[in-house]
Amino acid sequence: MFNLRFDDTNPAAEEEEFVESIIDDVRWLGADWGDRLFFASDYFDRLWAFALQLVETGKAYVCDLSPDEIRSYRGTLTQPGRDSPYRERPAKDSLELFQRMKAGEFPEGARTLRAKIDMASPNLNLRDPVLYRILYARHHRTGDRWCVYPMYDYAHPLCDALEGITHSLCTLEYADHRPLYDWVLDNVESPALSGVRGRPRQIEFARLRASHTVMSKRKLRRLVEEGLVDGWDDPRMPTIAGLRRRGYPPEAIRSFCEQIGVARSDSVVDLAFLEHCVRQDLNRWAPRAMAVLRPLKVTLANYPRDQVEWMEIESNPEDPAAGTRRVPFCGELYIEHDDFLEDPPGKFFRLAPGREVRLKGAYIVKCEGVVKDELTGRIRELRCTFDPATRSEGGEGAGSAGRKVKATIHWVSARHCVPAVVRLYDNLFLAADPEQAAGERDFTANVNPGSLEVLTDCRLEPTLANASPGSRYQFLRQGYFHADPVDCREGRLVFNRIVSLRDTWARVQKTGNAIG
RNA sequence: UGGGGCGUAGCCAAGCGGUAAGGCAGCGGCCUUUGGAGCCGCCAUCGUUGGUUCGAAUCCAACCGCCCCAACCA
Repeated sequence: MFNLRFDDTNPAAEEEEFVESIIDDVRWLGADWGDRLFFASDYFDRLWAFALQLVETGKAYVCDLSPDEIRSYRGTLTQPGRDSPYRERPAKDSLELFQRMKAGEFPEGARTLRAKIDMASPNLNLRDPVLYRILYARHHRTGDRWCVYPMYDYAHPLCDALEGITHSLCTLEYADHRPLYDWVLDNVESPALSGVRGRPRQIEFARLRASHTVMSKRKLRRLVEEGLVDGWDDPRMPTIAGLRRRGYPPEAIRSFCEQIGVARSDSVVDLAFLEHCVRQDLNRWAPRAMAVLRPLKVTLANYPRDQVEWMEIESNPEDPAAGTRRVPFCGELYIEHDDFLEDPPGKFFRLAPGREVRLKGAYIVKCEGVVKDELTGRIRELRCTFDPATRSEGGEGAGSAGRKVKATIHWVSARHCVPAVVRLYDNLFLAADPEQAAGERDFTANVNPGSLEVLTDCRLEPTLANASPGSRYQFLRQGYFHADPVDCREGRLVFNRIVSLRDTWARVQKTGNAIG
């Protein structure tokens, strides 16, 4: 059980624009915080009262040093800091000044409330950290009610305690702040803070990082602002909104998180593992369909001119309960352009002049001729024949006519297919570590120029004609695809490739084993 | 040069004194009407060095490497 809380202690920060989408995304991921949605700003009154108490007990003081002065008084990593000249200000004076800070009597930055801890501490966070600062900014929840705002380090432990939090989990960079977290709890006295579950404890873990992408808000913002992506929910973005738009199922993301574990060592998870989790999930339930992304026309010379057969094909071989669908077949088809090679290398099993392949769920066909564009020499069409004795009759071994073909390829009926736009996504960055490989230039130089390829002439089997936005399919032999929730609608189908299928042929080609 | 953290295979990660789980990636094979899925097999002496112990990835010491900290950010 957990609470969802926004630590909106800084009104200047633009958090506001993110609150709604964070709530939406976290809920989509499957998190359930019941009705326990909180904001640090919910506690501003109580935090103020606790601060008053710290001043009264001499544990905090109002300091008149400017930001620059505070910095120079703080010392360095190796040298201790010096006490502020206002450190020994009488509690009574601090109290009055603190009230006047709240009343808006001083300009922004003129004074702060500081904890009186130890200016010589080797932990810089303990060198009299600022607890409150003056900020004349409108807060998205409290409006203009306040002009003094608590710092995160002060507010966080108190909010945790007030909520009865037992484990306050955060990332490693806060480990140095833990002594301050504990100091605040140790020095504020209140019945409201003595929860039955005991006091909260901060526990740090490494943050999640993945290869071939960037995770920091600062860097993601640059991608958005420099137009390198189309927004925070661009399907290439590692944001929840991006993964969601791309089509990653929340279950797959959760499975990924469970499997990589949580530890304290800095780590970078290979993006391939996330993809594995996505495939693993989708393979189980995503309905199969045939989609030709780069069409190559095929005519079957011996197929009755006006005949149409409706082939019954399983919706998901992984799940017989998913049933079957009926797909129209006729003498004019489209197949994938990549599934034909005029001069195939040794390990190419697909169609080639004089060769046979099986059309998934239909017949074995043989390539008898190639029609080329007279001017460009480009292949325009394939002339094939089909063998009527090889019709797939719902099942393995059926219609084989005693033959074995090396490949089965997907197809669509040219007379029945529906057009679609398909967006092929690839890693946003070419390098596993975008930052490091950038060399002289910054990480943006590593953006993969091929991270998005839009195919506008795709043909889908007609069962996909009314695919609803947000639905996911496996396009046979190609990958998993998501009907884009924003751009896809009836009459204008748009699919995002979530992840490709494992492609051993592509791997063979890459390693050069294909020749010979 | 101060403080905090971390170092187990290319990448994650178990292990907590009794002789290195699991996953991803990779490689080899089987199977297959998705070159998908599935199945089988291969793939580490635990940063280094020394010590304690019958026995150490696990305990101790020193060293090496990497990450974080000097916002009135979170």
